[in-house]
Amino acid sequence: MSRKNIETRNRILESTWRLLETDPGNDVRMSDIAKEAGISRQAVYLHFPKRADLLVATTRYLDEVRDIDARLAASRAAKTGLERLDAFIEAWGNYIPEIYGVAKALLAMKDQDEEAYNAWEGRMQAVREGCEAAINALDRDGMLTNALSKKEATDLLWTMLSVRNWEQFRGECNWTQNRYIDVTKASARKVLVADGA
Amino acid sequence: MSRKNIETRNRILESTWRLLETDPGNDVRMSDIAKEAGISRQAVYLHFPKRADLLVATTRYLDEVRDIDARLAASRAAKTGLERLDAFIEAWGNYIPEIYGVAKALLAMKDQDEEAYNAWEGRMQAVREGCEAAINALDRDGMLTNALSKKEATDLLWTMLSVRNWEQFRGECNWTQNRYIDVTKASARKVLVADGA
DNA sequence: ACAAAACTTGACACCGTGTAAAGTTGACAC
DNA sequence: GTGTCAACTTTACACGGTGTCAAGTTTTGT
Repeated sequence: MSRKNIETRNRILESTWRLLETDPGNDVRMSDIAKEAGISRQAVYLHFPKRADLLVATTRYLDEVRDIDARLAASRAAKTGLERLDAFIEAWGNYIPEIYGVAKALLAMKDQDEEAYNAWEGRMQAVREGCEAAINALDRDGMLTNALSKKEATDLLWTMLSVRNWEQFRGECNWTQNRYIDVTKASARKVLVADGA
Repeated sequence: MSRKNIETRNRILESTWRLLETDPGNDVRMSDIAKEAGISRQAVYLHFPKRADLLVATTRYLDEVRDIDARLAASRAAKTGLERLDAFIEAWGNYIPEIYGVAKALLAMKDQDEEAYNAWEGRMQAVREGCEAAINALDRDGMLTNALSKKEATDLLWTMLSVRNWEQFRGECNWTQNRYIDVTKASARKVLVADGA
């Protein structure tokens, strides 16, 4: 029966997720997770040698369950560059709240742990590629502003769509999720699309 | 003399600053700071009971030395709303790199320490007020877009000018400081200023 | 020369991560 | 039913960093 009982492993991942969702941040200890999963702290270490491993695995687990790949890929189906830009912002922007708890924990670790750093960087790189694709589509339509290089435009969109910005709008500024999406879409257009288009 | 020798206190603050500047982040320990200042670790605790206190004090010290108040105030002298927007972005945007090391350390603590949280929040509130003033100036000139409420416009500018965004542009994206300022100015105008203006 | 303030020294409690080792439990093998 | 193997438990401990404590030493003001 597949070593290291996969059921237990999943229970750990689910527990981690649940705890991080209700208390995003860094206050979730290994022992809390063990308790939540109904096993001993050491059993957690049996499956995930380091805290960073667990966070990384939880992220991947979440991505799988929520099928982020499919959702981002869907945005590529849009015909025009503008549609594609909107679709991408909507897909990613609506995904952020679903992963925020885990993302925040990973984000907090990335300065201390090499593996966490790489995992986060990898995720962000994937988002960047989505941004790049949207920018390319805009450019193909002749809609990209000439005030920015394609790389700069990608960087800009990528930064606009950062988890931190979402956090600030939703948290500090008390925006609704819908407003966040709408304003981000509008801002992206204003910043990235050529004037006379 | 003045209790708790002010010279020592300043040496601690300077050392903290120096260390955080060369190694922004959370890897600067109380013992490192003591060593850098040439005193015992306990002497540091004599002046600053908690690590958070020290970081907060360092921030204030830096603000004082660099005279951020004067620099932000200067941006209020601008006549038109547009000039004011530019001046504010320039003042704050060029201040960020000077405080980045300390800011990052404070930012990392704010989720764990109440005092650090308040200190950071206070600073950010000051920046927000600057944003608000710029938005008000724009509005007075009839230049503010009608797609956003004044609060939303303030939130948006505030978020654009976040330390995290600066970090991303300068760090991950390898933009120059000048490019960061220029693009931010241009983006702010596109997003905040009414179309036909 | 005395006293108080500033600083040093060394020890220790606390917390969370991670490691180590011996013991328990249950499934399956034959 | 006995043996075995993997998963899990229990207990204990090392480590690193923060923060505390108390006793001792140096510096400074008067």
